[in-house]
Amino acid sequence: MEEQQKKILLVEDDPNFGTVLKDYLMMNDYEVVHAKNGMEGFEKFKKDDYDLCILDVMMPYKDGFTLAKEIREKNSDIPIVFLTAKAMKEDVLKGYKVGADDYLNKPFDSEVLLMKIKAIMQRKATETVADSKQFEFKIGGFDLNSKLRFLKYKDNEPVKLSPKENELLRLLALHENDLMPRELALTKIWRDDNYFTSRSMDVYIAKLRKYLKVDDKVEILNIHGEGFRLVVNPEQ
Amino acid sequence: MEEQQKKILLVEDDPNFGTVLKDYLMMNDYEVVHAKNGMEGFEKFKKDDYDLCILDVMMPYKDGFTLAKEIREKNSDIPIVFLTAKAMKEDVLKGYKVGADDYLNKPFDSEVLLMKIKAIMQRKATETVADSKQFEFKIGGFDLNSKLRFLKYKDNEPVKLSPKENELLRLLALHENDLMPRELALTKIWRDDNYFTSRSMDVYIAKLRKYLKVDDKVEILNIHGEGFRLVVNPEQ
DNA sequence: GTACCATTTAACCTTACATTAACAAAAAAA
DNA sequence: TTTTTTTGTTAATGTAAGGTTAAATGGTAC
Repeated sequence: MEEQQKKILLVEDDPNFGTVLKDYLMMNDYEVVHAKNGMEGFEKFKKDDYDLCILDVMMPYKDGFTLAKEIREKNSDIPIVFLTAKAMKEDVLKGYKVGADDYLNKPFDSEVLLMKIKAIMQRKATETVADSKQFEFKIGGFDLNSKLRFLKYKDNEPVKLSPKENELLRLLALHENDLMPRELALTKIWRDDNYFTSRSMDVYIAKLRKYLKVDDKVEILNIHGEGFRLVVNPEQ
Repeated sequence: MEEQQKKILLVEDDPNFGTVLKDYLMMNDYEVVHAKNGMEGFEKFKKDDYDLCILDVMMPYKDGFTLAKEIREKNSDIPIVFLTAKAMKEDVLKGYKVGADDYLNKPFDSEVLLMKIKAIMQRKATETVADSKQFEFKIGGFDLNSKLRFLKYKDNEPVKLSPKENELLRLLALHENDLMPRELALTKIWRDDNYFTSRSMDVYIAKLRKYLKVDDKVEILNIHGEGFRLVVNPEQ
């Protein structure tokens, strides 16, 4: 079977560069919609379904990060690649926190871009099976069923989880033993990152800790200023 | 697709040599902005994003090293190449302190310069978010995980590190057994080099020494007036 | 309406972090 | 040598982030 053409939303204000990039991607069998600025980009995004967004970071009126945030509010799973002239760490981090799948510093090698796109599509393709459709987790002595929203410890009665509790624990479980950045949870679950959503998340962390207390091998650690880490300690 | 043009900031006070070099680079498909002195160089640097800086060391008013330091305070990652009249040892050391990526002795072969630029660009281009981050280090009996910010000695409980402790130890580890100049840490981590940040760094060195005390093969030595050296002694 | 639930906001407290101060010790300079 | 500079170390300070509980909000079902 012929593979379905993947659809890319390209938001790039530089008309020359944008056109060249669009043509190049189309030559490589992608369907490309080119928006000339953030506003137009968001309109086009809402009107159709895409497999990937490529956003220029520096654009007048609405920069790439802001656009990404809006896109994420609509669809928390779509892969986003940022194009940036800056190699600055802050930017890299900021993008990462919005949930960037990759980063390209302009200027970049077109071959590199293609490979990255391919890799992301690949990853998302397998991730769909593995990650976004993964609803059952073993966390130490716990079983989390995030489709039915319950958490069971061994043979105890299952505990019902609220939607937010559930999503947060699931996100932590997906990152088990690794850093789960604050901003990731805030953008993915709360779809907004501000003081109050952040505090709200802390409240939920406290709730989850209470549930997890029955198994002393399982704990949620904080990495100050970064995020949380769900760790499962091996048997003592 | 045609490769995107790379942007170079060239700071060179000699008008003849500067113009010739600029033309030569432009002939080789680089976009070049030529500043005639350090002051102008810094202004131009702030106004735009560059992929590389080429700085003459000897310039009136503001020399290349001072300029490099200012540039580093704004962007700790941008590659810097120094042009020096001769291979003075002090100069090499000085450049090393501000994190020079390369050195060229005037007069130099223009082919060599091109090759070096290409190599640096190449290195930076393949440095994506993922692989540029080297997070795990073995330091004697220690394991440093600078993503999760902890330091573990053998099977002991991991010790949590603060962001500054973490970055400093990471920088020391990157220079293991070699000099890690004070100035480098100050410009890269503190992004400022003055009496107070310097004292602050000393405080952090003391903290790290305390952590590292459990392994007597590992120590942080001071090189008076120069910086620190993380040494790992072989088994006795 | 009110009873119920999830979620947010508030309040208060604790911990974490970076900086600065202070003084001692070591090294270099005079 | 004496003096000055640099470094070692501990403690004090101020601020920000996180932990936790309770109350307020807001939506939904009854």
